Amino acid sequence: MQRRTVQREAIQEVFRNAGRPLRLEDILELGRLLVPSLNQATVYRNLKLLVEAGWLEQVQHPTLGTIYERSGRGHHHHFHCNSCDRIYELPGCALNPAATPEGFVVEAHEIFLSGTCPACVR
Amino acid sequence: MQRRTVQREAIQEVFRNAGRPLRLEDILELGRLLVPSLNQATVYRNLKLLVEAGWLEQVQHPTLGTIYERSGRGHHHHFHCNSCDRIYELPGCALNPAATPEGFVVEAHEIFLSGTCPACVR
DNA sequence: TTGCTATTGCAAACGCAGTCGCATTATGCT
DNA sequence: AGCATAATGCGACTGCGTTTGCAATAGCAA
Repeated sequence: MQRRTVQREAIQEVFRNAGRPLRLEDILELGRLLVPSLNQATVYRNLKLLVEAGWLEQVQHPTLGTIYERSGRGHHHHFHCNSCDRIYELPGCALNPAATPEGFVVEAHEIFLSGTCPACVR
Repeated sequence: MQRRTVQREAIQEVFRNAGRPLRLEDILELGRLLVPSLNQATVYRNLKLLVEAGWLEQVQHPTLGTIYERSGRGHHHHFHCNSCDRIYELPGCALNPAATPEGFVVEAHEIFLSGTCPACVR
């Protein structure tokens, strides 16, 4: 039987508060504000559980590695701010289907943007 | 002084013949058809040289890891065929700038497509 | 409250991409 | 042809993200 633990609750709370995709290090840092003893292995174990439960999704970022985000958020892409290093979820799709190649059957796509976020621009 | 070696020539020939981005394992496999003794460390060393010389460029693919391609090919994106596992270069850009987010300053972008390539569809 | 056991924290171990040390090979200048 | 040394092949090694074994801790049903 699966038990409720303060560690897993803290990890979920971190995602609810952040409202953006997170890397392991982000989760660990923010989670430790809630549960100071929080351990890396525990985070990995719970991320796995939450992904299996469908509560989180894993995304492979080309330069940032594995990132985690809440599932069920609809089609979107990702923006990485080079200044504050945060990852944002950009709702909607910036793919131009007309510019898609002739003869290739596109089954999936990922778009990764980077630059400066509104908070850092201002 | 830098010397010409059959190994480096073979690696360059592999790229000229392939006409598409390659992973380390591809380069090693195709290169060994030309120079059977070709070693992984040698390939890494020469890839580094060729990148520094501006003859090759490194791209980080979210799921395939590091891929190498000839430089100076203009703006383009990448397609990965799930069937034959090859990577293709798609000339042009499929990013819709109109759909780009409000308030974010986009400095760079990468688009990765996957599906079935023309050779595998037919 | 007790007892069972899922979960934790910790450290050791893992797999993998990429690098390095070194003896050997081979390029190219003289 | 001879020589200096750049480059290779090999295996050992690194670094990093992730996983695992295990003793200690803590949920939760009875």
